[in-house]
Amino acid sequence: MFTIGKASEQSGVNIETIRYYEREGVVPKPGRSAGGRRLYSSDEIAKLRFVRRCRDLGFPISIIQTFLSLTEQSDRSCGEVKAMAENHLGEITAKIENLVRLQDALLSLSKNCDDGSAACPMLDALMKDGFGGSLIE
Amino acid sequence: MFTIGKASEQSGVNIETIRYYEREGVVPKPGRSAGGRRLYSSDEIAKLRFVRRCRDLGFPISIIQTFLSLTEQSDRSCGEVKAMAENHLGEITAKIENLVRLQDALLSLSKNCDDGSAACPMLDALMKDGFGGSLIE
DNA sequence: CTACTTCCTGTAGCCACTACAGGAGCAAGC
DNA sequence: GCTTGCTCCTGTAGTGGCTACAGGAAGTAG
Repeated sequence: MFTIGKASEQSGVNIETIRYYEREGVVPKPGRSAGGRRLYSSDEIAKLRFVRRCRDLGFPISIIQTFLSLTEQSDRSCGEVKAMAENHLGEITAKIENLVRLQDALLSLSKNCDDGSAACPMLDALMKDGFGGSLIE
Repeated sequence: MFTIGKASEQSGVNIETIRYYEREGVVPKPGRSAGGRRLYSSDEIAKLRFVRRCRDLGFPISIIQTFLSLTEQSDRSCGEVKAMAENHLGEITAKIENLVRLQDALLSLSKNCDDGSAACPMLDALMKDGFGGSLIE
Protein backbone atom coordinates (compact mmCIF):
# COMPACT_ATOMS: atom_id res chain seq x y z
CA MET A 1 0.00 0.00 0.00
CA PHE A 2 1.15 3.49 -0.87
CA THR A 3 0.59 6.96 0.52
CA ILE A 4 -0.90 9.64 -1.70
CA GLY A 5 2.53 11.03 -2.57
CA LYS A 6 3.69 7.69 -3.98
CA ALA A 7 0.36 7.18 -5.72
CA SER A 8 0.79 10.60 -7.32
CA GLU A 9 4.32 9.74 -8.49
CA GLN A 10 3.31 6.38 -9.91
CA SER A 11 0.12 7.54 -11.59
CA GLY A 12 1.27 10.94 -12.77
CA VAL A 13 -1.78 12.54 -11.15
CA ASN A 14 -1.18 15.58 -8.93
CA ILE A 15 -1.89 15.01 -5.22
CA GLU A 16 -4.53 17.73 -5.10
CA THR A 17 -6.10 16.29 -8.22
CA ILE A 18 -6.28 12.82 -6.66
CA ARG A 19 -8.18 14.25 -3.69
CA TYR A 20 -10.39 16.18 -6.12
CA TYR A 21 -11.17 12.97 -8.03
CA GLU A 22 -12.08 11.30 -4.75
CA ARG A 23 -14.38 14.18 -3.73
CA GLU A 24 -16.08 14.06 -7.11
CA GLY A 25 -16.50 10.29 -7.00
CA VAL A 26 -14.35 9.68 -10.09
CA VAL A 27 -12.30 7.11 -8.18
CA PRO A 28 -13.48 5.23 -5.06
CA LYS A 29 -12.40 6.35 -1.60
CA PRO A 30 -9.23 4.51 -0.60
CA GLY A 31 -8.60 2.95 2.80
CA ARG A 32 -6.90 4.90 5.55
CA SER A 33 -3.99 4.29 7.89
CA ALA A 34 -4.31 4.43 11.68
CA GLY A 35 -3.30 8.09 11.49
CA GLY A 36 -5.96 8.90 8.89
CA ARG A 37 -3.79 8.92 5.76
CA ARG A 38 -5.00 7.59 2.43
CA LEU A 39 -3.52 4.25 1.40
CA TYR A 40 -3.62 3.14 -2.23
CA SER A 41 -3.29 -0.36 -3.67
CA SER A 42 -1.60 -0.97 -7.01
CA ASP A 43 -5.01 -1.46 -8.57
CA GLU A 44 -6.20 1.92 -7.33
CA ILE A 45 -3.05 3.52 -8.67
CA ALA A 46 -3.66 1.81 -12.02
CA LYS A 47 -7.11 3.34 -12.04
CA LEU A 48 -5.65 6.79 -11.42
CA ARG A 49 -3.19 6.24 -14.25
CA PHE A 50 -6.07 5.23 -16.49
CA VAL A 51 -7.89 8.44 -15.66
CA ARG A 52 -4.81 10.49 -16.42
CA ARG A 53 -4.30 8.81 -19.79
CA CYS A 54 -7.91 9.42 -20.72
CA ARG A 55 -7.56 13.07 -19.65
CA ASP A 56 -4.40 13.29 -21.78
CA LEU A 57 -6.56 12.08 -24.68
CA GLY A 58 -8.93 14.93 -23.91
CA PHE A 59 -11.86 12.88 -22.64
CA PRO A 60 -14.03 14.74 -20.13
CA ILE A 61 -14.41 13.33 -16.63
CA SER A 62 -18.01 12.27 -17.28
CA ILE A 63 -16.94 10.01 -20.17
CA ILE A 64 -14.07 8.61 -18.14
CA GLN A 65 -16.51 7.64 -15.42
CA THR A 66 -18.49 5.70 -18.02
CA PHE A 67 -15.28 4.03 -19.17
CA LEU A 68 -14.47 3.05 -15.61
CA SER A 69 -17.89 1.53 -15.02
CA LEU A 70 -17.61 -0.31 -18.35
CA THR A 71 -14.28 -1.81 -17.33
CA GLU A 72 -15.98 -3.08 -14.19
CA GLN A 73 -18.67 -5.07 -15.99
CA SER A 74 -16.61 -5.89 -19.10
CA ASP A 75 -19.47 -7.23 -21.25
CA ARG A 76 -20.53 -5.49 -24.46
CA SER A 77 -18.31 -2.59 -23.53
CA CYS A 78 -16.41 -2.29 -26.80
CA GLY A 79 -19.23 -0.97 -28.94
CA GLU A 80 -20.07 1.82 -26.53
CA VAL A 81 -16.42 2.71 -26.04
CA LYS A 82 -15.88 2.87 -29.76
CA ALA A 83 -18.90 5.12 -30.22
CA MET A 84 -17.75 7.51 -27.51
CA ALA A 85 -14.19 7.53 -28.85
CA GLU A 86 -15.45 8.30 -32.35
CA ASN A 87 -17.67 11.05 -31.06
CA HIS A 88 -14.69 12.49 -29.22
CA LEU A 89 -12.59 12.18 -32.35
CA GLY A 90 -15.20 14.19 -34.18
CA GLU A 91 -15.00 16.92 -31.58
CA ILE A 92 -11.23 16.99 -31.80
CA THR A 93 -11.36 17.22 -35.58
CA ALA A 94 -13.85 20.08 -35.33
CA LYS A 95 -11.59 21.86 -32.85
CA ILE A 96 -8.62 21.46 -35.16
CA GLU A 97 -10.60 22.84 -38.08
CA ASN A 98 -11.69 25.83 -36.03
CA LEU A 99 -8.16 26.50 -34.88
CA VAL A 100 -6.79 26.28 -38.41
CA ARG A 101 -9.39 28.76 -39.62
CA LEU A 102 -8.47 30.99 -36.72
CA GLN A 103 -4.80 30.64 -37.57
CA ASP A 104 -5.51 31.72 -41.14
CA ALA A 105 -7.60 34.67 -39.99
CA LEU A 106 -4.92 35.83 -37.57
CA LEU A 107 -2.17 35.42 -40.15
CA SER A 108 -3.99 37.48 -42.75
CA LEU A 109 -4.92 40.10 -40.16
CA SER A 110 -1.40 40.56 -38.83
CA LYS A 111 0.25 40.37 -42.25
CA ASN A 112 -0.13 44.11 -42.84
CA CYS A 113 1.32 44.93 -39.44
CA ASP A 114 4.93 44.79 -40.61
CA ASP A 115 5.55 48.46 -40.99
CA GLY A 116 5.91 50.60 -37.90
CA SER A 117 2.80 52.55 -38.70
CA ALA A 118 0.95 54.26 -35.89
CA ALA A 119 -2.54 53.05 -36.73
CA CYS A 120 -2.52 49.28 -36.60
CA PRO A 121 -4.22 47.70 -39.65
CA MET A 122 -5.23 44.67 -37.60
CA LEU A 123 -7.01 46.64 -34.89
CA ASP A 124 -8.54 48.79 -37.60
CA ALA A 125 -9.95 45.76 -39.38
CA LEU A 126 -11.41 44.41 -36.14
CA MET A 127 -13.04 47.75 -35.40
CA LYS A 128 -14.52 48.21 -38.86
CA ASP A 129 -18.08 47.20 -39.69
CA GLY A 130 -17.31 45.09 -42.75
CA PHE A 131 -15.53 42.32 -40.91
CA GLY A 132 -18.07 39.54 -40.35
CA GLY A 133 -18.40 37.35 -37.33
CA SER A 134 -18.36 34.05 -39.17
CA LEU A 135 -14.97 32.82 -38.04
CA ILE A 136 -16.47 30.20 -35.81
CA GLU A 137 -19.75 29.05 -37.23
CA MET B 1 -28.89 55.32 -27.83
CA PHE B 2 -29.75 51.65 -27.50
CA THR B 3 -30.88 49.37 -24.69
CA ILE B 4 -28.81 46.37 -23.78
CA GLY B 5 -30.97 44.08 -25.91
CA LYS B 6 -30.30 46.09 -29.05
CA ALA B 7 -26.63 46.42 -28.14
CA SER B 8 -26.49 42.64 -27.78
CA GLU B 9 -28.12 42.11 -31.17
CA GLN B 10 -25.87 44.60 -32.92
CA SER B 11 -22.63 43.46 -31.31
CA GLY B 12 -23.30 39.74 -31.17
CA VAL B 13 -22.43 39.71 -27.48
CA ASN B 14 -24.88 37.99 -25.12
CA ILE B 15 -26.71 40.31 -22.71
CA GLU B 16 -25.36 38.55 -19.64
CA THR B 17 -21.88 38.68 -21.14
CA ILE B 18 -22.18 42.42 -21.72
CA ARG B 19 -23.02 42.92 -18.05
CA TYR B 20 -20.14 40.60 -17.15
CA TYR B 21 -17.73 42.68 -19.27
CA GLU B 22 -18.94 45.80 -17.50
CA ARG B 23 -18.46 44.25 -14.04
CA GLU B 24 -14.95 43.14 -15.00
CA GLY B 25 -14.06 46.53 -16.41
CA VAL B 26 -13.46 45.22 -19.95
CA VAL B 27 -15.76 47.90 -21.34
CA PRO B 28 -16.63 51.20 -19.59
CA LYS B 29 -19.91 51.57 -17.72
CA PRO B 30 -22.57 52.99 -20.04
CA GLY B 31 -25.00 55.77 -19.15
CA ARG B 32 -28.42 54.99 -17.71
CA SER B 33 -31.95 55.98 -18.55
CA ALA B 34 -34.26 57.63 -16.02
CA GLY B 35 -35.54 54.17 -15.13
CA GLY B 36 -32.05 52.84 -14.51
CA ARG B 37 -31.53 50.97 -17.79
CA ARG B 38 -28.20 50.85 -19.57
CA LEU B 39 -27.98 52.98 -22.72
CA TYR B 40 -25.32 52.30 -25.34
CA SER B 41 -23.98 54.60 -28.04
CA SER B 42 -22.89 53.28 -31.43
CA ASP B 43 -19.29 53.67 -30.34
CA GLU B 44 -19.84 51.56 -27.26
CA ILE B 45 -21.54 48.91 -29.38
CA ALA B 46 -18.57 48.98 -31.77
CA LYS B 47 -16.31 48.34 -28.80
CA LEU B 48 -18.41 45.34 -27.78
CA ARG B 49 -18.22 44.02 -31.33
CA PHE B 50 -14.46 44.46 -31.26
CA VAL B 51 -14.26 42.42 -28.07
CA ARG B 52 -16.37 39.67 -29.57
CA ARG B 53 -14.23 39.48 -32.68
CA CYS B 54 -11.09 39.25 -30.61
CA ARG B 55 -12.70 36.51 -28.49
CA ASP B 56 -13.63 34.71 -31.69
CA LEU B 57 -9.96 34.86 -32.60
CA GLY B 58 -9.22 33.21 -29.26
CA PHE B 59 -7.56 36.18 -27.55
CA PRO B 60 -7.97 36.14 -23.76
CA ILE B 61 -9.74 39.06 -22.09
CA SER B 62 -6.49 40.41 -20.62
CA ILE B 63 -4.97 40.80 -24.08
CA ILE B 64 -8.15 42.38 -25.42
CA GLN B 65 -7.99 44.97 -22.65
CA THR B 66 -4.49 45.85 -23.79
CA PHE B 67 -5.77 46.11 -27.37
CA LEU B 68 -8.54 48.43 -26.24
CA SER B 69 -6.15 50.70 -24.37
CA LEU B 70 -3.83 50.71 -27.40
CA THR B 71 -6.64 51.83 -29.68
CA GLU B 72 -7.24 54.72 -27.30
CA GLN B 73 -3.73 56.15 -27.52
CA SER B 74 -2.99 55.02 -31.11
CA ASP B 75 0.75 55.72 -31.12
CA ARG B 76 3.31 52.92 -31.51
CA SER B 77 0.50 50.41 -31.09
CA CYS B 78 1.21 48.27 -34.14
CA GLY B 79 4.46 46.72 -32.94
CA GLU B 80 2.97 45.59 -29.68
CA VAL B 81 -0.18 44.30 -31.34
CA LYS B 82 1.88 42.33 -33.83
CA ALA B 83 3.98 40.78 -31.07
CA MET B 84 0.90 39.73 -29.11
CA ALA B 85 -0.80 38.39 -32.22
CA GLU B 86 2.29 36.35 -33.10
CA ASN B 87 2.54 35.01 -29.60
CA HIS B 88 -1.09 34.01 -29.80
CA LEU B 89 -0.50 32.42 -33.19
CA GLY B 90 2.26 30.34 -31.63
CA GLU B 91 -0.13 29.14 -28.96
CA ILE B 92 -2.75 28.23 -31.54
CA THR B 93 -0.20 26.33 -33.57
CA ALA B 94 0.92 24.43 -30.49
CA LYS B 95 -2.69 23.59 -29.69
CA ILE B 96 -3.26 22.30 -33.19
CA GLU B 97 -0.14 20.14 -32.99
CA ASN B 98 -1.26 18.68 -29.69
CA LEU B 99 -4.74 17.97 -31.03
CA VAL B 100 -3.37 16.27 -34.12
CA ARG B 101 -1.15 14.05 -32.00
CA LEU B 102 -4.15 13.28 -29.86
CA GLN B 103 -6.20 12.51 -32.94
CA ASP B 104 -3.54 10.04 -34.10
CA ALA B 105 -3.38 8.40 -30.69
CA LEU B 106 -7.14 8.03 -30.48
CA LEU B 107 -7.38 6.67 -34.01
CA SER B 108 -4.77 4.02 -33.42
CA LEU B 109 -6.30 3.12 -30.08
CA SER B 110 -9.82 2.71 -31.39
CA LYS B 111 -8.76 0.97 -34.60
CA ASN B 112 -8.86 -2.47 -32.96
CA CYS B 113 -12.31 -1.86 -31.55
CA ASP B 114 -14.15 -2.97 -34.68
CA ASP B 115 -15.07 -6.46 -33.64
CA GLY B 116 -17.79 -6.95 -31.06
CA SER B 117 -15.36 -8.43 -28.57
CA ALA B 118 -16.23 -8.29 -24.90
CA ALA B 119 -12.90 -6.95 -23.64
CA CYS B 120 -12.27 -3.59 -25.31
CA PRO B 121 -8.72 -3.36 -26.74
CA MET B 122 -8.71 0.41 -26.24
CA LEU B 123 -9.57 0.29 -22.55
CA ASP B 124 -7.13 -2.57 -22.16
CA ALA B 125 -4.35 -0.53 -23.69
CA LEU B 126 -5.11 2.42 -21.43
CA MET B 127 -5.08 0.17 -18.37
CA LYS B 128 -1.83 -1.58 -19.23
CA ASP B 129 1.54 -0.47 -17.90
CA GLY B 130 3.37 -0.23 -21.21
CA PHE B 131 1.46 2.75 -22.53
CA GLY B 132 3.52 5.85 -21.79
CA GLY B 133 2.22 9.21 -20.74
CA SER B 134 4.03 11.23 -23.37
CA LEU B 135 1.05 12.21 -25.49
CA ILE B 136 1.18 15.79 -24.35
CA GLU B 137 4.67 16.68 -23.35
C1' DC C 1 13.64 15.64 21.22
C1' DT C 2 13.73 18.38 17.40
C1' DA C 3 13.48 19.54 12.69
C1' DC C 4 11.67 18.41 8.52
C1' DT C 5 8.61 16.44 5.40
C1' DT C 6 4.30 14.69 4.13
C1' DC C 7 -0.21 14.53 4.89
C1' DC C 8 -5.05 16.20 6.48
C1' DT C 9 -9.52 19.24 5.87
C1' DG C 10 -11.77 23.06 4.13
C1' DT C 11 -12.15 26.89 1.40
C1' DA C 12 -11.27 30.10 -2.34
C1' DG C 13 -9.50 31.22 -6.90
C1' DC C 14 -8.83 30.50 -11.97
C1' DC C 15 -11.33 31.61 -16.91
C1' DA C 16 -15.14 33.28 -19.41
C1' DC C 17 -19.08 32.93 -19.15
C1' DT C 18 -24.17 31.11 -18.17
C1' DA C 19 -28.28 30.50 -15.48
C1' DC C 20 -31.17 31.38 -12.38
C1' DA C 21 -34.39 34.10 -8.61
C1' DG C 22 -37.05 37.77 -7.52
C1' DG C 23 -38.27 42.11 -8.64
C1' DA C 24 -39.02 46.59 -11.47
C1' DG C 25 -39.79 49.34 -15.86
C1' DC C 26 -42.16 49.95 -20.03
C1' DA C 27 -45.26 49.54 -24.30
C1' DA C 28 -49.56 48.13 -26.39
C1' DG C 29 -54.22 46.91 -26.28
C1' DC C 30 -58.77 47.22 -24.01
C1' DG D 1 -56.60 53.00 -15.57
C1' DC D 2 -55.48 48.07 -15.89
C1' DT D 3 -53.68 43.98 -17.51
C1' DT D 4 -50.48 41.30 -20.21
C1' DG D 5 -46.13 40.33 -21.67
C1' DC D 6 -41.72 41.69 -22.71
C1' DT D 7 -37.35 43.58 -21.41
C1' DC D 8 -34.52 44.93 -18.02
C1' DC D 9 -32.37 45.19 -13.13
C1' DT D 10 -29.24 43.19 -9.16
C1' DG D 11 -27.09 39.55 -6.92
C1' DT D 12 -25.64 35.05 -6.50
C1' DA D 13 -24.32 30.42 -7.81
C1' DG D 14 -22.93 27.04 -11.12
C1' DT D 15 -19.87 25.19 -15.04
C1' DG D 16 -15.02 22.09 -15.77
C1' DG D 17 -11.02 20.61 -14.04
C1' DC D 18 -8.26 21.63 -11.50
C1' DT D 19 -4.79 24.61 -8.34
C1' DA D 20 -3.43 27.14 -4.27
C1' DC D 21 -3.60 28.37 -0.09
C1' DA D 22 -4.29 28.27 5.51
C1' DG D 23 -3.80 26.04 9.59
C1' DG D 24 -3.00 21.97 11.71
C1' DA D 25 -1.65 16.85 12.58
C1' DA D 26 1.13 12.74 11.65
C1' DG D 27 5.26 10.48 10.52
C1' DT D 28 10.48 10.10 10.04
C1' DA D 29 15.56 10.93 10.41
C1' DG D 30 19.19 12.23 13.17
